[in-house]
Amino acid sequence: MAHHDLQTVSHECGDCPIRHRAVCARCETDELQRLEQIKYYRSYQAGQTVIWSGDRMDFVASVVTGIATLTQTMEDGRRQMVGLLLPSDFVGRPGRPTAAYDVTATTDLVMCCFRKKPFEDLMSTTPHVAQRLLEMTLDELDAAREWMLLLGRKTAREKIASLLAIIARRDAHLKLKSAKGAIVFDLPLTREEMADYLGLTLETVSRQVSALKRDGVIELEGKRHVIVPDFDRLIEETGDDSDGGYLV
Amino acid sequence: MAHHDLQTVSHECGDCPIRHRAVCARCETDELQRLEQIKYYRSYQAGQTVIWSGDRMDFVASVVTGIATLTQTMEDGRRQMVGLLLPSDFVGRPGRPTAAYDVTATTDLVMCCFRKKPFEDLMSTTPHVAQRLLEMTLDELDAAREWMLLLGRKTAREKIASLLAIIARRDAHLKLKSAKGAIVFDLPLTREEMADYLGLTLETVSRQVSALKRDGVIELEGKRHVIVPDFDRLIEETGDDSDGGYLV
DNA sequence: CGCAGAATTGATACATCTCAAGCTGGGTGG
DNA sequence: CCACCCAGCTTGAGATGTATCAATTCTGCG
Repeated sequence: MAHHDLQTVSHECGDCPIRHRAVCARCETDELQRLEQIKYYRSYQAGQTVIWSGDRMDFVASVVTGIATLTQTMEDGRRQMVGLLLPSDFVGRPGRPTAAYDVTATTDLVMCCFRKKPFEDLMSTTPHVAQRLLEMTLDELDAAREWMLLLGRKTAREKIASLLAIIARRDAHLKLKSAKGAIVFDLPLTREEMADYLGLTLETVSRQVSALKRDGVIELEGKRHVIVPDFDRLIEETGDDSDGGYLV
Repeated sequence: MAHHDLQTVSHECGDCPIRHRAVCARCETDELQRLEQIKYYRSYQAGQTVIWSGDRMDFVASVVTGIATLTQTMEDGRRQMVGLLLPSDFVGRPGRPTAAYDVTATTDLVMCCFRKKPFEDLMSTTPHVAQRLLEMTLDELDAAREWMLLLGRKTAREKIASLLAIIARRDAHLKLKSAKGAIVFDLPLTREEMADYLGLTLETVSRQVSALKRDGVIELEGKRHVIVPDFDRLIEETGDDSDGGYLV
Protein backbone atom coordinates (compact mmCIF):
# COMPACT_ATOMS: atom_id res chain seq x y z
CA MET A 1 0.00 0.00 0.00
CA ALA A 2 2.75 2.40 0.85
CA HIS A 3 5.02 1.22 -1.91
CA HIS A 4 3.23 2.72 -4.86
CA ASP A 5 3.82 6.18 -3.33
CA LEU A 6 7.50 5.51 -3.39
CA GLN A 7 7.34 4.57 -7.04
CA THR A 8 5.63 7.80 -8.02
CA VAL A 9 8.45 9.87 -6.53
CA SER A 10 11.26 10.72 -8.87
CA HIS A 11 14.70 9.78 -7.68
CA GLU A 12 16.20 12.55 -9.76
CA CYS A 13 16.66 15.77 -7.81
CA GLY A 14 16.19 17.65 -11.07
CA ASP A 15 12.46 17.06 -11.21
CA CYS A 16 11.75 16.58 -7.51
CA PRO A 17 8.46 18.22 -6.51
CA ILE A 18 10.07 20.06 -3.59
CA ARG A 19 13.30 20.97 -5.38
CA HIS A 20 12.67 24.73 -5.18
CA ARG A 21 11.50 24.94 -1.56
CA ALA A 22 13.43 22.32 0.41
CA VAL A 23 16.80 22.51 2.10
CA CYS A 24 18.40 21.83 -1.29
CA ALA A 25 16.69 24.78 -2.95
CA ARG A 26 19.81 26.82 -3.51
CA CYS A 27 22.18 24.04 -4.42
CA GLU A 28 24.28 24.17 -7.57
CA THR A 29 24.51 21.08 -9.76
CA ASP A 30 27.70 19.87 -8.11
CA GLU A 31 26.16 20.17 -4.67
CA LEU A 32 23.07 18.33 -5.88
CA GLN A 33 25.27 15.53 -7.09
CA ARG A 34 26.83 15.19 -3.68
CA LEU A 35 23.36 15.14 -2.13
CA GLU A 36 22.23 12.48 -4.60
CA GLN A 37 24.99 10.23 -3.32
CA ILE A 38 23.94 10.39 0.32
CA LYS A 39 20.18 10.43 -0.07
CA TYR A 40 17.61 7.65 0.03
CA TYR A 41 13.81 7.61 0.20
CA ARG A 42 11.69 6.14 2.94
CA SER A 43 7.93 5.87 3.06
CA TYR A 44 5.57 5.47 5.98
CA GLN A 45 1.90 4.62 6.20
CA ALA A 46 -0.58 6.99 7.76
CA GLY A 47 -0.41 6.60 11.53
CA GLN A 48 3.07 5.13 11.59
CA THR A 49 5.68 6.57 13.92
CA VAL A 50 8.74 7.84 12.08
CA ILE A 51 10.90 8.39 15.17
CA TRP A 52 10.41 8.37 18.92
CA SER A 53 11.74 11.21 20.99
CA GLY A 54 15.09 10.27 22.48
CA ASP A 55 15.87 7.68 19.80
CA ARG A 56 19.16 7.74 18.03
CA MET A 57 18.74 9.44 14.66
CA ASP A 58 21.42 9.00 12.06
CA PHE A 59 19.73 10.89 9.28
CA VAL A 60 18.08 14.19 8.55
CA ALA A 61 15.32 14.46 5.97
CA SER A 62 12.93 16.50 3.88
CA VAL A 63 9.24 15.70 3.64
CA VAL A 64 8.57 15.00 -0.04
CA THR A 65 4.87 14.15 0.03
CA GLY A 66 2.35 13.75 2.85
CA ILE A 67 2.13 15.27 6.29
CA ALA A 68 3.93 14.52 9.53
CA THR A 69 3.64 15.92 13.04
CA LEU A 70 6.11 16.77 15.79
CA THR A 71 4.78 16.14 19.30
CA GLN A 72 5.98 16.35 22.87
CA THR A 73 4.50 14.20 25.62
CA MET A 74 4.57 14.70 29.38
CA GLU A 75 5.00 11.83 31.81
CA ASP A 76 1.31 11.73 32.64
CA GLY A 77 0.33 11.61 28.98
CA ARG A 78 -0.52 15.23 28.22
CA ARG A 79 0.47 15.85 24.62
CA GLN A 80 1.31 19.00 22.70
CA MET A 81 1.97 19.10 19.00
CA VAL A 82 4.85 21.49 18.30
CA GLY A 83 5.09 21.25 14.54
CA LEU A 84 3.15 20.28 11.43
CA LEU A 85 5.47 19.14 8.67
CA LEU A 86 4.36 19.65 5.08
CA PRO A 87 6.15 18.84 1.82
CA SER A 88 9.60 20.53 1.72
CA ASP A 89 9.83 20.87 5.51
CA PHE A 90 12.99 19.65 7.19
CA VAL A 91 13.25 17.00 9.92
CA GLY A 92 16.11 16.55 12.33
CA ARG A 93 18.94 18.69 13.61
CA PRO A 94 22.45 18.54 12.30
CA GLY A 95 24.87 18.03 15.16
CA ARG A 96 22.37 16.39 17.47
CA PRO A 97 22.51 12.62 17.91
CA THR A 98 18.97 11.93 19.12
CA ALA A 99 15.46 13.03 18.19
CA ALA A 100 13.97 15.71 20.42
CA TYR A 101 10.33 15.01 19.50
CA ASP A 102 8.08 12.20 18.37
CA VAL A 103 7.61 12.34 14.61
CA THR A 104 4.46 10.71 13.26
CA ALA A 105 3.05 10.29 9.76
CA THR A 106 -0.55 11.52 9.74
CA THR A 107 -0.98 10.70 6.08
CA ASP A 108 1.04 8.36 3.90
CA LEU A 109 4.43 9.97 3.86
CA VAL A 110 7.55 9.98 1.73
CA MET A 111 10.76 11.45 3.05
CA CYS A 112 14.04 12.15 1.34
CA CYS A 113 16.64 11.17 3.92
CA PHE A 114 20.29 12.15 4.05
CA ARG A 115 22.82 10.22 6.09
CA LYS A 116 23.70 12.61 8.84
CA LYS A 117 27.48 12.55 8.90
CA PRO A 118 27.94 13.19 5.15
CA PHE A 119 25.21 15.82 5.30
CA GLU A 120 27.04 17.64 8.07
CA ASP A 121 30.24 17.47 6.06
CA LEU A 122 28.43 18.93 3.08
CA MET A 123 27.08 21.72 5.25
CA SER A 124 30.48 22.71 6.52
CA THR A 125 32.19 22.62 3.14
CA THR A 126 29.59 24.31 0.92
CA PRO A 127 27.47 27.32 1.91
CA HIS A 128 24.15 26.84 0.14
CA VAL A 129 22.63 24.09 2.23
CA ALA A 130 23.45 25.89 5.47
CA GLN A 131 22.13 29.19 4.12
CA ARG A 132 18.84 27.66 3.11
CA LEU A 133 18.55 25.75 6.38
CA LEU A 134 19.05 28.97 8.33
CA GLU A 135 16.30 30.64 6.32
CA MET A 136 13.93 27.72 6.91
CA THR A 137 14.76 27.59 10.62
CA LEU A 138 14.06 31.31 11.02
CA ASP A 139 10.70 30.79 9.31
CA GLU A 140 9.91 27.94 11.66
CA LEU A 141 10.85 30.07 14.63
CA ASP A 142 8.42 32.75 13.47
CA ALA A 143 5.73 30.13 13.05
CA ALA A 144 6.45 28.76 16.52
CA ARG A 145 6.14 32.24 18.02
CA GLU A 146 2.88 32.84 16.26
CA TRP A 147 1.73 29.56 17.71
CA MET A 148 2.77 30.72 21.18
CA LEU A 149 0.38 33.65 20.85
CA LEU A 150 -2.36 31.27 19.82
CA LEU A 151 -1.71 28.85 22.70
CA GLY A 152 -1.31 31.54 25.32
CA ARG A 153 -3.99 34.04 24.45
CA LYS A 154 -6.60 32.88 21.97
CA THR A 155 -10.04 31.47 22.78
CA ALA A 156 -11.03 27.98 21.65
CA ARG A 157 -13.05 29.40 18.78
CA GLU A 158 -10.18 31.62 17.65
CA LYS A 159 -7.82 28.68 17.86
CA ILE A 160 -9.99 26.54 15.58
CA ALA A 161 -10.46 29.39 13.11
CA SER A 162 -6.71 30.02 13.09
CA LEU A 163 -5.90 26.39 12.41
CA LEU A 164 -8.44 26.21 9.58
CA ALA A 165 -7.03 29.43 8.10
CA ILE A 166 -3.48 28.10 8.20
CA ILE A 167 -4.41 24.81 6.60
CA ALA A 168 -6.50 26.62 3.98
CA ARG A 169 -3.63 28.96 3.17
CA ARG A 170 -1.03 26.24 2.93
CA ASP A 171 -3.36 24.16 0.83
CA ALA A 172 -4.05 27.07 -1.50
CA HIS A 173 -0.33 27.67 -1.68
CA LEU A 174 0.40 24.09 -2.67
CA LYS A 175 -2.32 24.22 -5.31
CA LEU A 176 -1.09 27.65 -6.43
CA LYS A 177 -4.50 29.19 -5.93
CA SER A 178 -5.04 32.46 -4.14
CA ALA A 179 -6.67 32.27 -0.73
CA LYS A 180 -9.64 34.47 -1.60
CA GLY A 181 -13.36 33.86 -1.89
CA ALA A 182 -14.62 30.29 -1.48
CA ILE A 183 -12.06 27.68 -0.48
CA VAL A 184 -12.33 23.94 -0.20
CA PHE A 185 -9.91 21.56 1.48
CA ASP A 186 -9.60 18.35 3.46
CA LEU A 187 -8.53 18.37 7.07
CA PRO A 188 -5.37 16.32 7.38
CA LEU A 189 -5.89 15.89 11.13
CA THR A 190 -8.31 14.04 13.35
CA ARG A 191 -10.15 15.98 16.04
CA GLU A 192 -7.74 14.60 18.60
CA GLU A 193 -4.73 15.74 16.58
CA MET A 194 -6.29 19.16 16.22
CA ALA A 195 -6.75 19.23 19.99
CA ASP A 196 -3.11 18.28 20.54
CA TYR A 197 -2.05 21.07 18.23
CA LEU A 198 -4.31 23.71 19.78
CA GLY A 199 -3.89 22.88 23.44
CA LEU A 200 -7.54 21.85 23.80
CA THR A 201 -9.50 18.66 24.43
CA LEU A 202 -11.04 16.85 21.49
CA GLU A 203 -14.51 17.56 22.85
CA THR A 204 -13.89 21.29 22.81
CA VAL A 205 -12.55 21.04 19.27
CA SER A 206 -15.67 19.19 18.21
CA ARG A 207 -17.96 21.72 19.87
CA GLN A 208 -16.21 24.72 18.34
CA VAL A 209 -16.14 23.18 14.88
CA SER A 210 -19.87 22.61 15.23
CA ALA A 211 -20.32 26.21 16.37
CA LEU A 212 -18.42 27.62 13.39
CA LYS A 213 -20.57 25.44 11.16
CA ARG A 214 -23.77 26.55 12.88
CA ASP A 215 -22.72 30.19 12.42
CA GLY A 216 -22.06 29.69 8.73
CA VAL A 217 -18.33 30.37 8.90
CA ILE A 218 -17.62 26.92 7.48
CA GLU A 219 -19.58 24.08 5.87
CA LEU A 220 -18.77 20.42 6.28
CA GLU A 221 -19.16 17.42 3.97
CA GLY A 222 -18.45 14.44 6.16
CA LYS A 223 -16.04 15.06 9.02
CA ARG A 224 -13.00 16.08 7.07
CA HIS A 225 -14.05 17.98 3.95
CA VAL A 226 -14.30 21.70 4.71
CA ILE A 227 -15.81 24.49 2.63
CA VAL A 228 -15.04 28.09 3.55
CA PRO A 229 -17.58 30.28 1.72
CA ASP A 230 -15.94 33.55 2.77
CA PHE A 231 -12.27 33.46 3.70
CA ASP A 232 -12.26 36.98 5.14
CA ARG A 233 -15.04 35.97 7.50
CA LEU A 234 -12.89 33.09 8.71
CA ILE A 235 -9.96 35.46 9.24
CA GLU A 236 -12.14 37.72 11.35
CA GLU A 237 -12.80 34.76 13.61
CA THR A 238 -9.08 34.16 14.20
CA GLY A 239 -8.66 37.38 16.18
CA ASP A 240 -5.62 38.29 14.08
CA ASP A 241 -4.93 41.59 12.42
CA SER A 242 -7.19 41.57 9.40
CA ASP A 243 -4.44 42.87 7.11
CA GLY A 244 -2.57 39.75 8.21
CA GLY A 245 -0.30 39.88 5.16
CA TYR A 246 1.53 36.71 6.04
CA LEU A 247 5.27 37.02 5.78
CA VAL A 248 5.27 33.97 3.51
CA MET B 1 21.60 56.71 34.47
CA ALA B 2 21.95 54.48 31.46
CA HIS B 3 25.19 55.99 30.33
CA HIS B 4 27.48 54.56 32.97
CA ASP B 5 26.51 51.10 31.75
CA LEU B 6 27.82 51.98 28.36
CA GLN B 7 31.09 53.07 29.82
CA THR B 8 31.62 49.81 31.65
CA VAL B 9 31.35 47.83 28.44
CA SER B 10 34.55 47.25 26.56
CA HIS B 11 34.56 48.29 22.95
CA GLU B 12 37.17 45.69 22.18
CA CYS B 13 35.66 42.41 20.95
CA GLY B 14 38.65 40.63 22.46
CA ASP B 15 37.47 41.02 26.06
CA CYS B 16 33.73 41.33 25.43
CA PRO B 17 31.74 39.47 28.11
CA ILE B 18 29.66 37.61 25.51
CA ARG B 19 32.49 36.95 23.10
CA HIS B 20 32.30 33.17 23.48
CA ARG B 21 28.52 32.77 23.31
CA ALA B 22 27.19 35.37 20.90
CA VAL B 23 26.78 35.29 17.15
CA CYS B 24 30.48 36.19 16.83
CA ALA B 25 31.62 33.23 18.94
CA ARG B 26 33.32 31.36 16.12
CA CYS B 27 34.85 34.30 14.31
CA GLU B 28 38.54 34.40 13.43
CA THR B 29 40.49 37.57 14.10
CA ASP B 30 40.00 38.91 10.58
CA GLU B 31 36.23 38.39 10.83
CA LEU B 32 36.21 40.12 14.20
CA GLN B 33 37.97 43.08 12.66
CA ARG B 34 35.27 43.37 10.02
CA LEU B 35 32.64 43.17 12.74
CA GLU B 36 34.40 45.87 14.75
CA GLN B 37 34.04 48.21 11.80
CA ILE B 38 30.27 47.85 11.51
CA LYS B 39 29.33 47.62 15.16
CA TYR B 40 28.20 50.25 17.62
CA TYR B 41 26.75 50.10 21.12
CA ARG B 42 23.38 51.35 22.22
CA SER B 43 21.94 51.43 25.72
CA TYR B 44 18.39 51.59 26.94
CA GLN B 45 16.88 52.23 30.31
CA ALA B 46 14.67 49.70 32.03
CA GLY B 47 11.18 49.95 30.59
CA GLN B 48 12.23 51.59 27.33
CA THR B 49 11.04 50.18 24.03
CA VAL B 50 13.88 49.14 21.75
CA ILE B 51 11.76 48.60 18.62
CA TRP B 52 8.08 48.46 17.78
CA SER B 53 6.74 45.60 15.72
CA GLY B 54 6.45 46.67 12.10
CA ASP B 55 9.08 49.39 12.38
CA ARG B 56 11.90 49.56 9.90
CA MET B 57 14.99 47.98 11.41
CA ASP B 58 18.35 48.63 9.81
CA PHE B 59 20.48 46.78 12.30
CA VAL B 60 20.74 43.44 14.01
CA ALA B 61 22.23 43.11 17.46
CA SER B 62 23.46 41.04 20.36
CA VAL B 63 22.39 41.64 23.93
CA VAL B 64 25.56 42.45 25.87
CA THR B 65 24.18 43.12 29.34
CA GLY B 66 20.65 43.30 30.73
CA ILE B 67 17.42 41.61 29.70
CA ALA B 68 14.97 42.34 26.91
CA THR B 69 11.67 40.80 25.90
CA LEU B 70 9.98 39.97 22.61
CA THR B 71 6.20 40.39 22.67
CA GLN B 72 3.26 40.12 20.30
CA THR B 73 0.07 42.09 20.83
CA MET B 74 -3.40 41.46 19.43
CA GLU B 75 -5.67 44.27 18.28
CA ASP B 76 -7.72 44.15 21.46
CA GLY B 77 -4.62 44.35 23.64
CA ARG B 78 -4.03 40.74 24.59
CA ARG B 79 -0.27 40.28 24.86
CA GLN B 80 1.97 37.25 24.65
CA MET B 81 5.67 37.30 25.28
CA VAL B 82 7.44 35.09 22.76
CA GLY B 83 11.03 35.49 23.82
CA LEU B 84 13.22 36.45 26.76
CA LEU B 85 16.56 37.83 25.59
CA LEU B 86 19.56 37.40 27.85
CA PRO B 87 23.18 38.43 27.35
CA SER B 88 24.56 36.93 24.11
CA ASP B 89 21.10 36.44 22.56
CA PHE B 90 20.56 37.77 19.07
CA VAL B 91 17.94 40.31 17.95
CA GLY B 92 16.66 40.82 14.43
CA ARG B 93 16.54 38.79 11.29
CA PRO B 94 18.99 39.14 8.44
CA GLY B 95 17.11 39.68 5.19
CA ARG B 96 14.01 41.15 6.81
CA PRO B 97 13.43 44.90 6.64
CA THR B 98 11.03 45.35 9.56
CA ALA B 99 10.75 44.10 13.13
CA ALA B 100 8.29 41.25 13.67
CA TYR B 101 7.86 41.80 17.43
CA ASP B 102 8.00 44.52 20.02
CA VAL B 103 11.38 44.51 21.76
CA THR B 104 11.46 46.03 25.25
CA ALA B 105 14.23 46.49 27.79
CA THR B 106 13.07 45.08 31.14
CA THR B 107 16.31 46.04 32.85
CA ASP B 108 18.91 48.57 31.80
CA LEU B 109 20.20 47.13 28.57
CA VAL B 110 23.28 47.37 26.39
CA MET B 111 23.22 46.01 22.88
CA CYS B 112 26.00 45.53 20.36
CA CYS B 113 24.42 46.56 17.06
CA PHE B 114 25.60 45.74 13.56
CA ARG B 115 24.47 47.74 10.56
CA LYS B 116 22.32 45.30 8.68
CA LYS B 117 23.58 45.53 5.13
CA PRO B 118 27.29 45.07 5.97
CA PHE B 119 26.34 42.29 8.40
CA GLU B 120 24.48 40.47 5.64
CA ASP B 121 27.46 40.89 3.35
CA LEU B 122 29.70 39.45 6.03
CA MET B 123 27.35 36.52 6.45
CA SER B 124 27.39 35.65 2.78
CA THR B 125 31.16 35.94 2.37
CA THR B 126 32.41 34.22 5.50
CA PRO B 127 30.93 31.09 7.06
CA HIS B 128 31.40 31.45 10.80
CA VAL B 129 28.77 34.02 11.60
CA ALA B 130 26.11 32.14 9.64
CA GLN B 131 27.10 28.84 11.22
CA ARG B 132 26.83 30.24 14.71
CA LEU B 133 23.56 31.98 13.92
CA LEU B 134 22.09 28.72 12.65
CA GLU B 135 23.10 27.00 15.86
CA MET B 136 21.58 29.76 17.97
CA THR B 137 18.38 29.79 15.94
CA LEU B 138 17.98 26.04 16.31
CA ASP B 139 18.39 26.43 20.07
CA GLU B 140 15.76 29.16 20.11
CA LEU B 141 13.41 26.97 18.11
CA ASP B 142 13.79 24.21 20.68
CA ALA B 143 13.12 26.70 23.46
CA ALA B 144 10.03 27.99 21.63
CA ARG B 145 8.72 24.45 21.26
CA GLU B 146 9.27 23.74 24.91
CA TRP B 147 7.33 26.91 25.62
CA MET B 148 4.51 25.69 23.39
CA LEU B 149 4.15 22.65 25.65
CA LEU B 150 4.05 24.93 28.66
CA LEU B 151 1.44 27.25 27.14
CA GLY B 152 -0.75 24.50 25.76
CA ARG B 153 -0.72 21.89 28.47
CA LYS B 154 0.64 23.02 31.82
CA THR B 155 -1.39 24.23 34.80
CA ALA B 156 -0.83 27.70 36.24
CA ARG B 157 1.22 26.28 39.10
CA GLU B 158 3.37 24.24 36.73
CA LYS B 159 3.86 27.30 34.54
CA ILE B 160 5.15 29.40 37.43
CA ALA B 161 7.43 26.61 38.63
CA SER B 162 8.77 26.17 35.10
CA LEU B 163 9.52 29.85 34.71
CA LEU B 164 11.28 29.99 38.05
CA ALA B 165 13.30 26.90 37.15
CA ILE B 166 14.35 28.40 33.83
CA ILE B 167 15.40 31.69 35.38
CA ALA B 168 17.23 29.88 38.17
CA ARG B 169 19.07 27.71 35.71
CA ARG B 170 20.06 30.55 33.43
CA ASP B 171 21.15 32.59 36.41
CA ALA B 172 23.23 29.72 37.76
CA HIS B 173 24.71 29.32 34.31
CA LEU B 174 25.75 32.97 34.10
CA LYS B 175 27.25 32.76 37.55
CA LEU B 176 28.90 29.44 36.68
CA LYS B 177 27.33 27.73 39.64
CA SER B 178 25.63 24.36 39.42
CA ALA B 179 21.86 24.35 39.77
CA LYS B 180 21.77 22.04 42.77
CA GLY B 181 20.76 22.49 46.37
CA ALA B 182 19.74 25.96 47.54
CA ILE B 183 19.55 28.65 44.88
CA VAL B 184 19.03 32.37 45.17
CA PHE B 185 18.18 34.81 42.42
CA ASP B 186 16.28 37.97 41.54
CA LEU B 187 13.23 37.89 39.30
CA PRO B 188 13.93 40.09 36.30
CA LEU B 189 10.22 40.35 35.49
CA THR B 190 7.19 42.01 37.08
CA ARG B 191 4.12 39.89 37.80
CA GLU B 192 2.51 41.31 34.70
CA GLU B 193 5.48 40.39 32.53
CA MET B 194 5.46 36.92 34.01
CA ALA B 195 1.78 36.71 33.14
CA ASP B 196 2.46 37.80 29.57
CA TYR B 197 5.11 35.16 29.28
CA LEU B 198 3.04 32.36 30.77
CA GLY B 199 -0.31 33.07 29.13
CA LEU B 200 -1.95 33.91 32.47
CA THR B 201 -3.33 37.00 34.20
CA LEU B 202 -1.22 38.82 36.73
CA GLU B 203 -3.65 37.90 39.49
CA THR B 204 -3.23 34.20 38.78
CA VAL B 205 0.55 34.63 38.76
CA SER B 206 0.38 36.34 42.13
CA ARG B 207 -1.85 33.65 43.61
CA GLN B 208 0.33 30.79 42.38
CA VAL B 209 3.54 32.43 43.58
CA SER B 210 1.89 32.80 46.98
CA ALA B 211 0.83 29.16 46.87
CA LEU B 212 4.36 27.95 46.08
CA LYS B 213 5.60 30.09 48.94
CA ARG B 214 2.93 28.77 51.31
CA ASP B 215 3.89 25.21 50.33
CA GLY B 216 7.56 25.85 51.03
CA VAL B 217 8.72 25.35 47.45
CA ILE B 218 10.15 28.88 47.40
CA GLU B 219 10.85 31.66 49.87
CA LEU B 220 10.58 35.35 49.12
CA GLU B 221 12.47 38.38 50.37
CA GLY B 222 10.53 41.32 49.05
CA LYS B 223 8.71 40.73 45.78
CA ARG B 224 11.63 39.93 43.57
CA HIS B 225 14.27 38.09 45.56
CA VAL B 226 13.64 34.35 45.39
CA ILE B 227 15.21 31.55 47.42
CA VAL B 228 14.77 27.98 46.29
CA PRO B 229 15.72 25.74 49.22
CA ASP B 230 15.44 22.52 47.22
CA PHE B 231 15.82 22.77 43.46
CA ASP B 232 14.66 19.20 42.82
CA ARG B 233 11.43 19.99 44.64
CA LEU B 234 10.89 22.93 42.30
CA ILE B 235 11.53 20.70 39.29
CA GLU B 236 8.90 18.25 40.54
CA GLU B 237 6.42 21.10 40.46
CA THR B 238 7.13 21.86 36.79
CA GLY B 239 5.56 18.61 35.59
CA ASP B 240 8.63 17.93 33.44
CA ASP B 241 10.59 14.75 33.27
CA SER B 242 12.64 14.76 36.43
CA ASP B 243 15.79 13.66 34.63
CA GLY B 244 15.25 16.79 32.57
CA GLY B 245 18.86 16.90 31.49
CA TYR B 246 18.51 20.15 29.59
CA LEU B 247 20.09 20.04 26.19
CA VAL B 248 21.98 23.19 27.09
C1' DC C 1 4.09 62.13 54.84
C1' DG C 2 1.84 60.67 51.25
C1' DC C 3 1.60 59.29 46.75
C1' DA C 4 1.81 55.90 42.72
C1' DG C 5 2.97 51.70 40.85
C1' DA C 6 3.18 46.94 42.05
C1' DA C 7 1.34 43.22 44.33
C1' DT C 8 -1.98 40.65 47.09
C1' DT C 9 -6.38 38.89 48.21
C1' DG C 10 -11.42 38.14 47.83
C1' DA C 11 -15.89 37.10 45.49
C1' DT C 12 -17.96 35.82 41.48
C1' DA C 13 -18.38 34.63 36.47
C1' DC C 14 -17.32 31.92 32.79
C1' DA C 15 -14.67 29.04 29.46
C1' DT C 16 -12.98 24.84 29.10
C1' DC C 17 -12.35 20.21 30.99
C1' DT C 18 -14.12 15.87 32.56
C1' DC C 19 -17.05 12.13 32.57
C1' DA C 20 -20.57 9.85 30.23
C1' DA C 21 -23.85 8.56 26.76
C1' DG C 22 -24.97 8.18 21.92
C1' DC C 23 -24.26 8.77 17.08
C1' DT C 24 -22.17 7.86 12.37
C1' DG C 25 -20.04 5.62 8.59
C1' DG C 26 -17.11 2.38 6.64
C1' DG C 27 -15.36 -2.28 6.97
C1' DT C 28 -15.84 -7.30 8.15
C1' DG C 29 -17.52 -11.68 8.62
C1' DG C 30 -21.34 -14.79 8.84
C1' DC D 1 -26.87 -8.62 2.14
C1' DC D 2 -27.39 -7.74 6.57
C1' DA D 3 -25.81 -7.43 11.35
C1' DC D 4 -22.33 -6.12 13.82
C1' DC D 5 -18.39 -3.62 15.31
C1' DC D 6 -15.33 -0.01 16.20
C1' DA D 7 -12.81 4.24 15.73
C1' DG D 8 -13.92 8.71 15.23
C1' DC D 9 -16.98 12.06 16.39
C1' DT D 10 -20.85 14.61 18.63
C1' DT D 11 -23.53 16.16 22.38
C1' DG D 12 -24.95 16.74 27.26
C1' DA D 13 -24.46 17.78 32.32
C1' DG D 14 -21.69 18.97 35.84
C1' DA D 15 -17.02 20.06 37.90
C1' DT D 16 -13.08 22.96 37.99
C1' DG D 17 -9.39 26.20 36.97
C1' DT D 18 -8.59 30.54 35.57
C1' DA D 19 -10.33 35.17 34.37
C1' DT D 20 -12.64 39.19 35.80
C1' DC D 21 -13.94 42.83 38.76
C1' DA D 22 -13.04 45.09 42.97
C1' DA D 23 -10.81 46.22 47.34
C1' DT D 24 -6.83 46.52 50.10
C1' DT D 25 -2.04 46.33 51.21
C1' DC D 26 2.67 46.83 50.30
C1' DT D 27 6.93 49.31 48.86
C1' DG D 28 10.03 52.65 47.38
C1' DC D 29 10.67 57.38 46.72
C1' DG D 30 10.04 62.41 46.09
